[in-house]
Amino acid sequence: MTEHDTPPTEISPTEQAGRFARAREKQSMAILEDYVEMIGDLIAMHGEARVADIAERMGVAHPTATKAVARLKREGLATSRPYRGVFLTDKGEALANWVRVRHRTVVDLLIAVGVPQETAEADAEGIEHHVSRRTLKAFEAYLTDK
Amino acid sequence: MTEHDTPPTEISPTEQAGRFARAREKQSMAILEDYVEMIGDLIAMHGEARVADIAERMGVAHPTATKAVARLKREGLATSRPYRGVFLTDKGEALANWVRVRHRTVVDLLIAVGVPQETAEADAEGIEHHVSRRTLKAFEAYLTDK
DNA sequence: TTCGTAATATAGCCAAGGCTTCATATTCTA
DNA sequence: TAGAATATGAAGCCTTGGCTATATTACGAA
Ligand SMILES: [Mn+2]
Ligand SMILES: [Mn+2]
Ligand SMILES: [Mn+2]
Ligand SMILES: [Mn+2]
Repeated sequence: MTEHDTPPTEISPTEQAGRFARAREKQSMAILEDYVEMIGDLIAMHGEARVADIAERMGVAHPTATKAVARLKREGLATSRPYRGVFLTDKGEALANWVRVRHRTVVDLLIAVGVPQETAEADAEGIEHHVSRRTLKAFEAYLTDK
Repeated sequence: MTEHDTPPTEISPTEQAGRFARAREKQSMAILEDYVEMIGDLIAMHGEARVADIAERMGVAHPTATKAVARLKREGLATSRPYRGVFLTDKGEALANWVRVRHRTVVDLLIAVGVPQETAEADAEGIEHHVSRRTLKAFEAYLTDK
């Protein structure tokens, strides 16, 4: 009776704090991931990734995209020559590929459990960044022998 | 042959921009949702939600929690009397309940497709905020007649 | 009832990620 | 090849969500 109608499963403050901290952590990577994936896509599609196109497709003003690219450079994920477009470093390309695979797997999983395609595509854009390697493995396994 | 190895499905810049915009939108609600859920949980567990406990469980310094509570009040989701703890408005309570249900459904779905429980709990903390009503419905349906 | 401790509040700093506005460079076309 | 249109860059503003450090309030024990 010291037990009220307690919520979910009991969890220690420290553990719960850790979960929130990890979620914040993942979130801080989300923009990097989206930009890197986008840049890779644009290069694959048009042979180059121009800031204006990046901005348009990300739905932001171009100075915002410029800032993001600056951060990518700072983190060693991209390079850019003025008026010459943006390029991915090896590290950036590796990340882009990983992110692209994860994105697709998340969409596929959602569709597999009955989410309408368009909704799956939309929700995946946010969900993907919080899917850990372990969870991704589980998704892949499920899709394989479903 | 105008077709390179194009990424995912072709999508117009405007549509894609819309998806990113919606993801940003959802993200801006995430903190509100987590706090409201947490406050509801604390009240259920201890009869009150003190800023110190909120901060501890969210894994942030207490001024950060205070600021978040201020935003909740601004948005009509919570009230608080100085040195007296935090309370949810009807609107806040409704949101908390909705968020709690969604949280649980997301965890259950992850487990159902084979994600280890602990991983599911951790990833869900970030994923939940990007699960739309449509997707949630699909999750519920899947869990019901799986 | 006082007083030390713990909880809360307040002030002010920082980085990230949006924005607008304006300057400058490049490119394309006439 | 000049000039217009377009793309990029630079400056500076705003909000959010972190933080630390410092004041103030409330409370329980002596
Ligand atoms: Mn994304
Ligand atoms: Mn993506
Ligand atoms: Mn959450
Ligand atoms: Mn939650």
